[in-house]
Amino acid sequence: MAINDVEHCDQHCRHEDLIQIVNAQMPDEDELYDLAELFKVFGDSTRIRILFVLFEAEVCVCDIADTLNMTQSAISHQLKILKQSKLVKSRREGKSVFYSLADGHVRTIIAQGRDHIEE
Amino acid sequence: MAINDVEHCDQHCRHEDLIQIVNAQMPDEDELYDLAELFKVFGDSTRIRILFVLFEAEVCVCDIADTLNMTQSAISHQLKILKQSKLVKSRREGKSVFYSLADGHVRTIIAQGRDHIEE
DNA sequence: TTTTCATATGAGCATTTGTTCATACGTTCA
DNA sequence: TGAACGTATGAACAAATGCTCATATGAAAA
Repeated sequence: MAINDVEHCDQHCRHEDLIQIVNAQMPDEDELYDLAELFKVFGDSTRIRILFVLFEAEVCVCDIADTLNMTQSAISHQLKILKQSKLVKSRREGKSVFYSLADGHVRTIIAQGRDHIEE
Repeated sequence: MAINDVEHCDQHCRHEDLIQIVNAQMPDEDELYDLAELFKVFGDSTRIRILFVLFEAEVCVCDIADTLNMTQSAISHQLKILKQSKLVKSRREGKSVFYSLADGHVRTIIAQGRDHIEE
């Protein structure tokens, strides 16, 4: 059987059109993967809490840990993920490392999310 | 030891201020949980692909499955999650069930995500 | 009523994920 | 140099997640 063989939904559907239209608009696999990875980062309440801390100030790791009442290790692991996604950036100052938001998309995305759940 | 005892970061930090400021702005636990749950839904490329299909039209389940070349069961499971998050809505027409986007937040959030990764 | 088609759903399994624990790395100060 | 502090990281384990398979539900046609 060919890949796109259609076995179901004989009546109501417009496969040929739809598949072509969708494929024309669908981002490529890499972008879809990156998109999912990005939202996965927002999909954990510890990381969201970290972002809310960084909404207020540039903060060092142990202060984030103290503020959220979590271990330094747990916070550090999550900061690494946030940094890999370019949602936060860091700056070393002596023994401490200060983290801050990387750009405005973070606030916008969180704000849109809050908008959605307030309904 | 009390919950908020501070053991680290003696020099650079402004715990008292920070903790109070952050707590004033931090959403309550329920909202943080809901926020994370919402973004978790966006954090899977199958569900994102489904949303891109629904960007184009109101579509029945088997058409989504055909378009994305996945099983009806897999799509149905994911549609349930999308519906629970109120990102999509459904309408039965005879034997078929047609799904569509629930509101504009979906497009906005996806658009912001794409903005972010294009850098 | 009995098939047939479209969709929904529970169980099972493999994979992913977040935290903890131990420890390594990097910097400052004595 | 060595000790102390702040941070990073790998391994391990429990919990969550996405797909498959089998089957149930709902609606239309025979």
